[in-house]
Amino acid sequence: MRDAAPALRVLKKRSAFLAVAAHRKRWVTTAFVVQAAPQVSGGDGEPEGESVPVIGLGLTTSKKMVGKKAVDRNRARRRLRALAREYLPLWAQTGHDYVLIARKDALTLDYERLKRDLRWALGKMGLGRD
RNA sequence: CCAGACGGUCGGAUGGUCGCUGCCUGCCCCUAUAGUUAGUGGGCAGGGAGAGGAAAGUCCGGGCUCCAGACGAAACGAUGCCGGAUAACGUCCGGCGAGGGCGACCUUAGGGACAGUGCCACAGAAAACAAACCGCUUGCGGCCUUCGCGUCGCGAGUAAGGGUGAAAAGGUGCGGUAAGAGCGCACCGCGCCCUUGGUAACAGGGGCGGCACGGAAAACCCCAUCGGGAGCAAAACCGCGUAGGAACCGCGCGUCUUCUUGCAAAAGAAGGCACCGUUCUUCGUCACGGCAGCAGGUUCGGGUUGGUUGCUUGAGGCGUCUUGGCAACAAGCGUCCUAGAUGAAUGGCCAUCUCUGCCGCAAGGCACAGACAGAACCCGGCUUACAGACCGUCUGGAAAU
RNA sequence: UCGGGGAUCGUCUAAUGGUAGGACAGCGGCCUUUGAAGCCGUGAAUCUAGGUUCGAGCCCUAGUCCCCGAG
Repeated sequence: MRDAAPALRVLKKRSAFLAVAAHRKRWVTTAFVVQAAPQVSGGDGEPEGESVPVIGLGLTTSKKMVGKKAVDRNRARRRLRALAREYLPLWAQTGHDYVLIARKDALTLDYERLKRDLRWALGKMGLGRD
């Protein structure tokens, strides 16, 4: 155990989502889109006294990308949340915010496939941790 | 057994593992306190709970919250056989009328067309105070190698027949007649009156009329009943923060009487009449307020963030329960607590079991919970979507006895 | 959450309750050496399901989809 497990913090404000999107760093897989941006220290971030490194997580499931049924959007969001909670603290660099945008295939693809895609996307963006 | 009608119930289960959101208990920290203790604070551990029959569409009705001074009328909207249930309803129950089905049963916006206005295209002679195109009958006059039951013209009568149309002004039969006609009669229909049953819608019976009354109100409309507006992003509190603005429009300083002060001008008080303002689109009556630099309207500028409450115990669910009622339902008794999120939890992955579907003669194999679908203040309904399973009552048919 | 509007040939757009019309595009022909333009002809539609009516694009009810507005 090199350092303490990073804490997950949920993005709650529209401005935070827009800030991540404006950074224009993203990678697309069949089931989802990953957007990432370094956290702004001074802004609405947590105080610096935080001992544990922080990873920000935001989820987007739109009617346009996933489907018009609320059941499908809920399912896609929950699968992506489970994926992110399990593997982002292991694989992603701390001090960044990540936004996952679900696509239609997030409903049907294997969980193992989602895992590989997430790791691959993080590596391609240069934000992976061995 | 086959076909069908109606009503109801359910709509995966068990386990492992990693997580999420409230609640309860215990411990630790923080804050307050001298302390006991307290907390709307934070963390950890344990326990227990965690989407639906439609959560959906947002089509009705309420509760609740805020806004508005009261009432009435108009306007607008909704409903529309009768009775009942209900907090209320456009819902439900029971009945009536009409229509459909062999039947169980199903469907039904079903008030008013002498209060009024308008419509009924095309076709047809005529489409609503009826009407004479072809016909039918007949009077008068003319015509003739044919004097007829012929033919032509003018007039009168006629709604039986033809033809048009969705609809042609009661239907069928008999009488009647020059031919016909509710012209007369019988039955049916229609209208009015009386009467019996029924709370009523309505149904049965009797009499009279002699056809007068076409359709359509899901055309406008009339009548009756109901409805103030907005919606939990309502609303309240705490904290932070901005501003206590600017421009334009509109309105307004009244008048009379009495009293007091005063020589007077004038000032003050009370009352009346105007005027202005206050509820919802308008109007009216009443009430309240005002006699002043301020209440009103429009536009611009600024701002529109965080937390707590509202927030889940309620017109609540369940019962081979009791009583009343045909029923909807009501009353009583017993019992249970059963989601409260807010960038929004109720999940991810795996295994087993049945159920289902497909392939196969079969053993078996494959897909593997597969339908519709996710709470957002809460209830009662309606409507729409739905794989499959089960239960009950009844109808028609077949077979057996 | 609340409110408003709409759906007609492939596209745009008309139609007092009475034969669904027009333009562009398409297809065929004429003209031309060929094409364009022009001329002639031709196919093609009322969002869905019920109801009222003799008759519905129009009226009523329910549903589907789309657009707009307010907070």
